[in-house]
Amino acid sequence: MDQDLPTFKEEVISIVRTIPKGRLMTYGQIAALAGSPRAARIVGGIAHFGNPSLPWQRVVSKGGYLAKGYPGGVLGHRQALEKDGIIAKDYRVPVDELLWWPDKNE
DNA sequence: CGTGTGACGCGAG
DNA sequence: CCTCGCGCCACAC
Repeated sequence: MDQDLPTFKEEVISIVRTIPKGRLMTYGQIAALAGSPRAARIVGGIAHFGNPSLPWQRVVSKGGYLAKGYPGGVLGHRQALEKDGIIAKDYRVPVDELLWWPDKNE
């Protein structure tokens, strides 16, 4: 095989797909799991042009703040989260309670 | 090989 | 609480 080395982008997509419903992950968190804890911005770039079938709505900024580039803005993001059962307080979500990590228990 | 770029992160005032 | 600004790094051209 030419390369079994998945690109950072591929890793991110794979991770986002692993986020269960009702849980949240931050960009920096995903970036770290993908191999670069400082490439949080890269994760955002992928989100905008990544596979729209992925639950990007479960991906939020550090602290649980909604994504500003989401279709419809943070308002659209907030409604998308409610569809997953996540209630966004103002423009923020209880990330302290819904923050999820792979490998760890759900 | 060089440059630009952004759905971010965080320190400082 | 808020605003401002720089760093940061994978990826496209």
